[in-house]
Amino acid sequence: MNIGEVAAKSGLPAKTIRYYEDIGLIQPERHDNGYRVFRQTQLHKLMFVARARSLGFSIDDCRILLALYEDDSRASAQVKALAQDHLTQIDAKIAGLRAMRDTLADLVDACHGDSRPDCPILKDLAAAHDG
Amino acid sequence: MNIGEVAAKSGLPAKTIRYYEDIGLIQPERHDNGYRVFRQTQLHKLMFVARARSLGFSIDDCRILLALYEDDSRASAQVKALAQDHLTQIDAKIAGLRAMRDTLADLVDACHGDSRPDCPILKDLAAAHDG
DNA sequence: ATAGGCCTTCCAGTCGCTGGAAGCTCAAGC
DNA sequence: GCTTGAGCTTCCAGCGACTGGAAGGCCTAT
Repeated sequence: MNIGEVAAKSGLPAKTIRYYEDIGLIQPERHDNGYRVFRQTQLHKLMFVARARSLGFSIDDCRILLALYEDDSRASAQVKALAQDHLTQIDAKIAGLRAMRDTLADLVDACHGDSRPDCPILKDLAAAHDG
Repeated sequence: MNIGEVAAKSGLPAKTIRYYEDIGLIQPERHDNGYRVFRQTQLHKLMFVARARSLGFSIDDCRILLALYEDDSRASAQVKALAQDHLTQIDAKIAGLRAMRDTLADLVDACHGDSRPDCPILKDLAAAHDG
């Protein structure tokens, strides 16, 4: 398979696949003409990474997950610990965003949104905030 | 005020304040010795930006918000529209993260996390996923 | 022979900082 | 007056994960 076909099958842009090769996530072979050759296992890896990325895992996490996936003697506890850690980080991010969201929603609600300059949103931004 | 004092008062790292000058967010004057001089208005601007950033507004949004803040003839509708737009984006981000979180939580729950290699998390990553 | 679509590499840019190096200035202590 | 150390300056590089674009080679069909 050439990169275009793998891109179509994995849903990843060709650019991203080349980038993944650059950083050593995958190692496709080469045709005599310089074109990358992808075998089924490479495509499989790419799809694995694509899925992991869609769950928010970092590239470095993906590296580890791939290694664990290919290690028959892994302990599922290793995988779970990584995933649990990631889950905790996502939860923290959600909590942060929710706090933002709530404050912002209050401000938006309080703002008349008319032609007058008076605006609670700007007032909040201009007021001193501790922490 | 020198940059250190302003950093302490605004809670922003000195590096960040210099960066904000670089990109034209603020324009402090200079002492004869080259040191930046910050007046009260500059500090006020920095605190405004810090607050806006803490609510997730981009630097470009901050630029617009600052301009609106300084424009006595603004319409609050302009501010509200910007904030509403931002709020929508935050909501989208939260929704995305929640979807991730839920999938991930299910997988973590399903994984025994023991010394055996069998792992539903890796199984999910390795399976074909549409969309 | 030519057109176009695919592939290649390389460089630069995104966003919002952050770290570090090299060097100047200033205030305090001896 | 000299030293020390903190604080200031500039500039360059790097983070993460791509993404865009230019310049050029290759392949297939007409």
